[in-house]
Amino acid sequence: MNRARAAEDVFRAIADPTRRAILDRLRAGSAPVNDLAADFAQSRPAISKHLRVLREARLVTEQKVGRERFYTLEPAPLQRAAGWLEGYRGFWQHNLDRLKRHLEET
Amino acid sequence: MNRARAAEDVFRAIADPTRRAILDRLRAGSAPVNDLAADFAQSRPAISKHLRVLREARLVTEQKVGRERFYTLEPAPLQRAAGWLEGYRGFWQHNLDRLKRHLEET
DNA sequence: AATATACGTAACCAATCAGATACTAATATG
DNA sequence: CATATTAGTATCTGATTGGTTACGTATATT
Repeated sequence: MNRARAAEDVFRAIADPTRRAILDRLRAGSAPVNDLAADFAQSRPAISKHLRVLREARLVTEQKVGRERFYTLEPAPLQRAAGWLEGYRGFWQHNLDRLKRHLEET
Repeated sequence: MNRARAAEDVFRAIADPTRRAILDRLRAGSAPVNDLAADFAQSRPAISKHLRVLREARLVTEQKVGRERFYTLEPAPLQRAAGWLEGYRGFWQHNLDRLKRHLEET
């Protein structure tokens, strides 16, 4: 995977727990960087960097309002990840069924 | 996230495209390491390392048969990731609906 | 105009990652 | 029993990550 592709890879973006927490936070509504940073034990620049990764993966957008920058959740790219996982749904369903049947037989 | 937790983090495991490809490959059925490695441009030890990460995330299991080791897909942990994504489904659905309505109005 | 605030970026650092090659242990085969 | 095959591990390397502090720039406030 080349650098450009890697940067916008949604799987890479959601691999980090802090970034997932930021996305979760944004489900409650858009927020400026300081508000977001306040929710975490990390420095503001650290959050800024996470936001850049999310931005590059197109999972958030930025709106400048005065001197603040509001970040908004843009969950569409998550569909790619969900789509990939979808291919496994039947599989784990099957495994669970198998387990259930096994338990009922004993 | 501490080291132990990180090791078994399914999000981390599926962040790497090679590891996702290995999982995809295993959907066709269990396979010994050499067979898996043959599908990739990387060295066998590299694949071995990926398999270890997948094993630690409990996404695959290993069965020793003679001098081979068969790896089997164990997709249950993917449910954790799917569950997290599920929380966003309504969200992107909503966004798509909004787009559709917008297009129909023009 | 001077100061305070919001936020991105640069520079740096330690830890982790993903790959390679070299080696070892276990098992199968001639 | 000697040799070949399978696969994990050790070690090394360069790149990437996730964090920090210091700084610059744009906007708001006094």
